[in-house]
Formats: sequence, C-alpha cells, structure tokens
Amino acid sequence: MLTTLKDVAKLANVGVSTASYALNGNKLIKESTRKKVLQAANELGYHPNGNAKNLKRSKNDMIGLFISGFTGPFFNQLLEGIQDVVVSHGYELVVCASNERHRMLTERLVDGAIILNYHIESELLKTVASEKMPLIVLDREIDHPHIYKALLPNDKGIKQALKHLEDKGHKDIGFIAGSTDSYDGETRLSAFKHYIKEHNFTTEQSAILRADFTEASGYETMKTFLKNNHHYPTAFIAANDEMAMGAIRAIKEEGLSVPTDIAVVGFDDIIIAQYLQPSITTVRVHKKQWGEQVAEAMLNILKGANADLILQPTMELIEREST
Amino acid sequence: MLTTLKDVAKLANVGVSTASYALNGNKLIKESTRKKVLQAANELGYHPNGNAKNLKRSKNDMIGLFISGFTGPFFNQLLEGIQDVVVSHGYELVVCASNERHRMLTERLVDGAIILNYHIESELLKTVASEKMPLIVLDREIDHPHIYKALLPNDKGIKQALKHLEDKGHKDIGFIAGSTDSYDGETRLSAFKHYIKEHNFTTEQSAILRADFTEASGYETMKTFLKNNHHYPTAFIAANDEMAMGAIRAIKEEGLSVPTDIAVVGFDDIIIAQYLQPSITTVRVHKKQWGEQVAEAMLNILKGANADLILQPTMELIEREST
DNA sequence: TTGTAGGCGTTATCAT
DNA sequence: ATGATAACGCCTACAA
Repeated sequence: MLTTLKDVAKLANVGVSTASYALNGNKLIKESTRKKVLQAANELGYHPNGNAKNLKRSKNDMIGLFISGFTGPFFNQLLEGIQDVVVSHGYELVVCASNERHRMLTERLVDGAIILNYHIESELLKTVASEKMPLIVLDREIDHPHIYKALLPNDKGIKQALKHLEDKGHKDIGFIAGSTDSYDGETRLSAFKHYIKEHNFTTEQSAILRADFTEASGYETMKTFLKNNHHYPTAFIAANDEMAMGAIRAIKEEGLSVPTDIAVVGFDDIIIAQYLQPSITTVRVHKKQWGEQVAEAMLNILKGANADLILQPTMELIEREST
Repeated sequence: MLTTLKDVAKLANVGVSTASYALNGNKLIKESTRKKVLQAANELGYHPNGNAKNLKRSKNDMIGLFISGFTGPFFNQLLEGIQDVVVSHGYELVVCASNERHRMLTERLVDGAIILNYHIESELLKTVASEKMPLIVLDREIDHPHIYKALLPNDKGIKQALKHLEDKGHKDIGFIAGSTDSYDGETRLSAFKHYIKEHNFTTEQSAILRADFTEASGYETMKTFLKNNHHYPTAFIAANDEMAMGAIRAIKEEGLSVPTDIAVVGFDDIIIAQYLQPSITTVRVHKKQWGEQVAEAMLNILKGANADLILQPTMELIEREST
C-alpha cells in the first residue's frame, strides 16, 4: 500500500492527529514537532489521499467545466478566462469532455460545475444540482433553484450583423446555421429569422442553409447552394466563423468574389478570422471575458453570495474585408 | 445532507449492502428487489458519492491530463486523440491546467496521468509515480520505474526542414527558438544547432533568435533582427508555426518577400498554417495520433501490460508557399 | 501540546 | 437472496 498519514505519524513518532495538524498548519503544534512530521512526510514522499480527505471534509475545492469536446478553436479563450479566475481563488479547475457518464459531475467530485455540453441532459442536471453543488449552464434554458444561467446575447449579435449589412445596402441576406444541438447556434438562427421578418428583408427560405459548424460543412453547403440556385443573396451571415471560412472558400471557387458578389459575416471572431484573405467581418464574442464572468459568478455562489447576477458578455461587430 | 445509499436502502426497505449490490448490477439480487431499489434511487435522485466509492475501491477510473495552459492552438488535436481513446476504454479524462497545486495528481484522484506541463517539477512527479499511479511524460526526460516517456522526435523534424531548405538551395539558415521552458522547443533548437554544424551551413550565431512561441513574439523578434542586421539569412526555421506567422508578418512589413527574399519553415502544422498567405511550409506533427498513442499506452500500463513501447508519432514536411 | 476515537459513504466479507 | 459490519484514509471534537 501507499504511504498514509499513519505511516508518517509512526515515522515521526507522533499520533496521527498530530501529524494531520502539523501537515495542515494548525497553530497549536509545536514548531519542533511540525518539523519532525514534515521531515517524515517528505522522506516517505507522502501525499494525502484526496478521496479520503474530500470525503471527510465533504468538499473538493474543485470546479468542473463540462464541454462537449475539444474540437474547434472556440474553447481555448473561454477556458483561459475560467482557469485564471478559478485558480486565483484557491480552487482548481478540471475540464471534462465526456459524452456519456460525466462521473466527475454526478458523483460530486467537484464543488460546482459549469456546463457547456449538450450531451448532458437537463433532467440529469436537475438531479445533480443542489445547495452543495451549484451549476451554471452556458448552453440552455433551465429552471431550477441551484442552476444558474450565463447565456450569450446572441440576438444582439445577429442584430448588429444585420444592421451592418443593411448599412452596406444589402436587402437579400442568407444564413448558414450550425447543428441543431447547439443552443447558441439555434438562438442565432431564430434571432435571424425574427429580425429578417421584422425588417422586411427579402430573404428566401431556401437561402437559410444548414451546416454543422465545421469549415468543411460550410464549404459543402455553400457549394451545393450555388450549384443549385442561379439566384443568390448578396450577403450571408454564418452562425460561426469556421462555416464562414468554408463558405468563402466555396464562393471563391465558384468564381465569385467576396465581398463584391457575396458578402459574408461570421460569428465568434476566432483568431484565424483576421488572418484570412479576405479577413472576415464577424461578431466578436468576448470569450475570455465570458469565462471570467462565469467563473466569478461560480465563486460567488460557492461563497454563499446571492448570485442572481445577469452576465452580459460583450458582443461587437468587427468590420473586415469580407463585407 | 444529500441522499446516500442508506436513504435509498431505507426507502426500498432493504439493507445498504443489498442496495449497493442492486445498483451495481450484482447477479445475486432478485429482479424484483433490484427494481425496488432502482425505483427508490430514482425517486430520490440518488447518485453515489465518488469520493467514498473511490476511497473504498482505491480506484477512480479516471485519467488525468496535465497541461500548462489552454493558450495556443496546439492542444486541441492532442486532446481529441487522448479523449477518444480514454473514453472508449471505460475511463474518463480530466484535463487540468494548474500551475501550482496539481491536487488532482498529487492526491491520487486519477489512476494515471499524462504530463505536458513544465510547471510540474520532476521531483514531484517522482514522489507521485508508483505502481498504482503510472505517469507518461510528454515534455521531459526523466528516469523512474513508473514514469514512461512519449517524446516527439523533434530532431527528425528539424532534419527534414533543413533537408528541404538545402534542396531549395539555402545555405544560410536562421532559427527562431521558443521559450526555454519548453522541452520540444529546446530539443528543436539543439537539433538545429547540431545539424547546422554537421552540414557546414553558414548560419551565424546572431541569426538564432529567441522568442516565446507566440505570434507576437515572432513578429517582434524578426522585426528587431531585420532592423539591426543588413545581412540576413535566406531562410528561417521557427520552432512553431505561430512564431513563423509573426516572422512572416514582420518580413513582409519590412518590404521583403516570402519566400523570395526569406523563406520560412514552421513547425507543428496548426490548422491556420494552410490558410495564410503565403501558406506556411511546416513540419507536421500528427498531434491526434500522438494523443491516441499516448492514451493507448496509458491504458495498457493500467492493464498491467509491459508498456516499454516506444511511441513514434509521425513527422512530415508539408511544403507550401512560404519556401 | 498531543493522542484517542468516531464518522464521512461506499464496497465487500461473512453470516444468516 | 439479503443484511450486519468492518474497513478505506482522513479530519476533528474531545480527552488527557
């Protein structure tokens, strides 16, 4: 067996509790005994057993982030934001991309969880959430006293994109939607439909394309669309930048020019967007800021603060060459 | 308090052990009792306490990946590879980017760990590694019976890059190194120095630049270099693609052309490399494959297999417009 | 200042 | 087929 506190205590010639106190910096322990214990622990390469410790304390000092996968350039910045804040408050962050068991979450191996994973069913979340285990969902609407929401104001973004295109003289605007699993994708789509109707744009139903957030899908979808329709909108909004990239590639390949023939607006402002040719006009989502806000909120909740705060991550239109 | 197994047992009118067996699918339990227990558990929204369970079983069914941060486009693909394999074997993966405590690792909350984080000291790793806790390091050489290595064959990559440039007629080749913390960065640098000498290239000491892996640092470094030296190499190798990107930006800004005046080779083949203008010639590291191999190795080790396997992730030169 | 002992929620052994 | 009970390793009253 591995070395336990008992081993350390024995080697240091003290009781286990003394060893425990010493290791945990309890003030009552004499300096000399603490030295002895530390020395013994060091000698044995002792590390406490987290399971035992956390079981006893019923606390893990650990916050979980549950995402659906590591694909795509979107997560990095969000992760950075969360990470920074979490560790600066003495917690640690674990990131899990499970799509079935989510044991880290269900078995309460974390003290709080941030959810951005459509694979996890809302019903499950409801059975997991509690006073001792607050949840913040980034990807759905859900009603529960211990589940907090931190959703992106996608409709604002769409509004800005449409406004921008309108200012540029576009009337006939298409849309490239992502997969239906995605909350953000679907809210972007419905915001689009909403404003299109409200502002009497001339968009045809057939100009609302369905892809799956990947560059390849954006390419394929646009390619097929252009092959099958001789009439095309003068502008497209894509539900993310990667699809915008793919669409632009397809448009260029069909001998059309961006933005002269078709303008394209992306969404998210991933790093690559500014480096492409043409660089992509996009709705920037301040992902790092979002992450920071979410993490702060979680820490506050954990601290017992009344965290009914409504997060408002910034969205702004970044104009570049594709429009 | 949260609902425990005892609560479930009570509601189902059975003993705790029976409840435990029922929930864990033990064959000895009568179908009708199992139903009762399941029903009760469901009703109470019961989820086992992972800490208690793992403590008792001394097993977590969990593998940890410890990285230094989420910045940079490098990790995603590696993560994907690891994730896929790990979950397909019934384990879960947790990703931690801690830079100080690493409690998930030290407190044995995982059954094995993959290390790609220069913040974690080798001494610590040695005290943590054991039969019950194998480690695979991706970022250092370290000697310990339970620490396995899965290092990138960086010298092969450098060799290919130099060969490519030599074939293109280059004799005077500079290098842009990353931060000294990085194992891969430093081995790339020393491989470069080694082959430069061996093949009698005319590289001057001053043409070995030091940046820190970011695009910005590549830009700054190259900018300063070109301002201060009227003589410059006809080609540069960068220790990663982002610095290559930055360098190219600086070179263009100084009114020189890539590749005519200065050719640039990157390293890693991050997604963006192919989309830039000029697209970047680079040494492709099959990161996903690397991740898969590492994960397979870990699972084998955990299974008790003799895993002295030497991993050989592929590296190949991808020729594009920057050379 | 230090030691003894009970309990955190499970699993697993051993009776029944 | 089921139920009592002893660990797992740690923390923390409470005693000494």
